[in-house]
Order: sequence, then structure tokens, then C-alpha cells
Amino acid sequence: MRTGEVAQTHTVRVQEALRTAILEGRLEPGTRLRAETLAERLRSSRTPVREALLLLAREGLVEIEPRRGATVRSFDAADLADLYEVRSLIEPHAAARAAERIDEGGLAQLSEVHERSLAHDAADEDSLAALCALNEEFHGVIVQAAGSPRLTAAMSAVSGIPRVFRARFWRDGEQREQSLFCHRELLGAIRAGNGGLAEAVMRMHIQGARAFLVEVMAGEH
Amino acid sequence: MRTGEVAQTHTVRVQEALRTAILEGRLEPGTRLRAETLAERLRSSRTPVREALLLLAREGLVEIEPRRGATVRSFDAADLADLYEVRSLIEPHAAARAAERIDEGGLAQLSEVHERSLAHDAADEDSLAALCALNEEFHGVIVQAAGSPRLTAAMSAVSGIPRVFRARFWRDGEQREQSLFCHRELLGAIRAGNGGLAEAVMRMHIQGARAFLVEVMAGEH
DNA sequence: AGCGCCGCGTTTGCATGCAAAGAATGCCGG
DNA sequence: CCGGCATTCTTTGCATGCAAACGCGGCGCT
Repeated sequence: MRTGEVAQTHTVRVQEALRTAILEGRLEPGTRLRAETLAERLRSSRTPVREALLLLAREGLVEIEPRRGATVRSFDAADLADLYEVRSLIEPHAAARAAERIDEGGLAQLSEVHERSLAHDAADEDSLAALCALNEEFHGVIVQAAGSPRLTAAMSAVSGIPRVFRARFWRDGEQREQSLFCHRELLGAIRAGNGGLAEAVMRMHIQGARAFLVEVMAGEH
Repeated sequence: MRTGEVAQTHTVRVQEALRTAILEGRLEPGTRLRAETLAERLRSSRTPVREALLLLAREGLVEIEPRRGATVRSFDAADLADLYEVRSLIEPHAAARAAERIDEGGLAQLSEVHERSLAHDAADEDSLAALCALNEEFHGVIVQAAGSPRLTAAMSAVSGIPRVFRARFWRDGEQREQSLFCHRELLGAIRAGNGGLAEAVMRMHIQGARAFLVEVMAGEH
């Protein structure tokens, strides 16, 4: 599959460890990221850590002020709205392309991810986390299946927001139901090769999520 | 303006030097990029060069094979088509937002860039190069004016193709005329705050460029 | 003669030294 | 007692040492 190729270099390993930590909320926004400390914790040295931080800065997950260090970026309602606006631009297009270009393997993978999603009832935190991860995987497979390296790159520059927000989302029964519904429809549309439908469903899916999250955040602050 | 902040660190300096060299064609596709050589040439050391290469890899301008080195990425017709497809997704949206959100400064900047474009007659290579650069600046200002950090990030993951292709474009009198026309219309629509019109013009602009370039490349190979 | 194996040079990727820029602290003057 | 300045201490960013991986070329084996 296309996604292999994950270089076994410290830089990449550190980058992924940090990204996961940030997305899962183990590193809170604002946390100062000191090279030496991270190097120790991740069994590496300052150089790979520095490189990873540069890459994560470009992903928008950390902020680097020259000569002053890196911190975990914090997200506010505006960021969330911005993020979802861009997603609602890119992902529907990706879905349409995916419907036209996906191959057997991709379809099987998509289907399998969806099946696994259905197996979770979101009764506990672990199940919730699993749902978040599966959701990301589902969307990732679609973007990949669009077969456009540039689109993938554009998405990756936009992808992540801390899972805290996403958890909020999946905790809500109605949203969960709506999402799984959309995923099922997406799967069907893509399998049928119906790009227009896939695009429309994805647009609804993302816009719905956006509306919910913005509302929730507005209510909290 | 938002774009300030250009860190005076070697990494960034090297990154920009390399990007410019690649985009201007001074580094041809396929060229092997050895850390030590570049470090010497750019009066730096291997570490910043390595970091710059990592970032450029993420921009899609160089390819890094772990343990085997970096090379200047080569572009074929498919890449070009892919690139322009993504641009024709992102930029019309950016234009619409820009029309709604641009401020006085941005408008002045956009207008000024357009004026300068008109001053070039594309009679010689220098003038042509200047037109390419101004065109990039024009589009850059619009994306910035959209006021969406994520959109900017997404674009930057997609931005550059070697200027060779763009030069081909600007050399063509009809395309040049069409482009300047579109830019004028864009400027007008954005100034008038007409997002829908700006979006439509931009879509036409990019689709037109795409069609021309794909055709030219197909004819050459 | 063809094929494969082994050793060598080159180059990457990681670790770490080192100077300089910020941040923190204490000292002195008002 | 508080504010401003100098000094110290921390941390970054760059340079460079060093081991290990890759590719090449020569050598021996079949």
C-alpha cells in the first residue's frame, strides 16, 4: 500500500510520538518543549527532536519562536472554525476523487475500518479513543484513495487538532450516530463510484461536525 | 502584516536559497543534494542544510530516501495536472474569502503588485522572470488576505513548481493577456467585496492555466 | 566467463561540543 | 521599599565527531 515507506529514522519516530502526544492531549497547549528534556524522554538526542519540532511547526501543532523555544500550540474557537472550513473545502473534493479512483484494496480497507467502528459502543474512554482513531483513519483512507499526492500534502498541513475536541464530539450520541451514518453513506457512494454523492455526503459530514464543535466551544467560553 | 517573522536562522535562509534555486531551475530535477556540498556552497553546516531539506521535502520540492540522500524532485504532466487541480480547489475559495475580509493594506498591496505587472512587456527573459515572480506574489497576497492560517498552510504544501513551466506559460502572448485580464477582474471583484465573482474569476483563471500547461506538456512528450 | 561475495569509500543520521541569545536573579541606587 | 542594571544560568542554534548503512569495485568461486 501507498502509506508504507515510514522511514525508521529517529526524526520520524520522535515526530510521531510528539504528534500523538499532542493530539491525545498528553501534552497540553502552551507546554514548553525543551529539546534536551524531550530527547531524554524519547531516547534520542537533540538533533532529531529539533527536526521533528520543525516539521510539527509546519503541521501547525507547535509554535516555534526563534531563539526562544517551542511550545504546544493552543487552539481556540476561531482555529477550530478555520480548520473545519478548510477541511470542508478539501475533503469533499477528496471524496469525489476517491469514488472515481479507489481500487479494490482501498475499498476493502475503507470497509474494514468502518466495520471496526461499528463494533465500538463508546461506553468507556478507551472505546471513545478508538472511535476517534478509527474516524481519522477512515478520513485518511479516503484522502489517500483520491490518489493526489498534493491533496494529501495539503490535508496533512491541516489535519490535526487535539483529540480533546474530537472526544467531545464522539461523546455526543447524536453526533456519533450522524457520523457513522455519513460514513456508511460515504462507503456506499464510493463503492458505487458516485463521486457527486460522495462529495455531497462528505460536505454534509464535515459541515455538521463543524457546526457542532463551534457551538460547543462557544457554549463553554 | 502577518508574513513578517522571517526568522534569521540559517535553516530558513538555506531553505529559501534552495527553494529559489529549484524553482528557478538552477538546480535541475534529479540533482543529488549532498549535505556537505550544499553546506559549503551556502556558507553553513550540515545541520541547517539537513533541516532545510526536510522542510523542502514536505513542500514537495525534494525527495528524500532514508539513508540514501535527497534529490531535486522531477515533475511530469501528471504532477502538473495534480498541482493545478488542487490549486483550482483552494485558490477560488481563497479569493472569495479575500474579497470578504481583505483590509486596506492588503488591497493596496494587491493593487500595487498588479500595477507593476502591467509595466512589464515580457520582451526579454528578465521581464518574463519578473512577471512570474509578480504573478506568484499576486496569488500569495490573495491567499494571505483570505485570513485563514490553515488555508495558507495548505497552499504552501502545494505551491511551487519549477519556474520553467511557468515561464512557458508567460511566454505565450494570449495566456499573458488572459492572465492579466483575470488579475484585473480579480482585483475589481475583491475591491468590490464580491466573493462570488472573485471565486468564479479565480476558478476560470486557474483552470485556464491548467488546460494550457497540460496541453503544452502533452505536446512536448 | 559469469556470478556472487566481501571489503572499502562515501554519505547519511545521531550525538554532542560550543558560542551566543534570552531569561532569571541579585545588587545597587533612588 | 521599589525599579533598573549587570551578571549568571539556561537553552537554543550551529558545527562537527563518529558509527553504521549503502553502493561500488575487485576478487574468488563455479
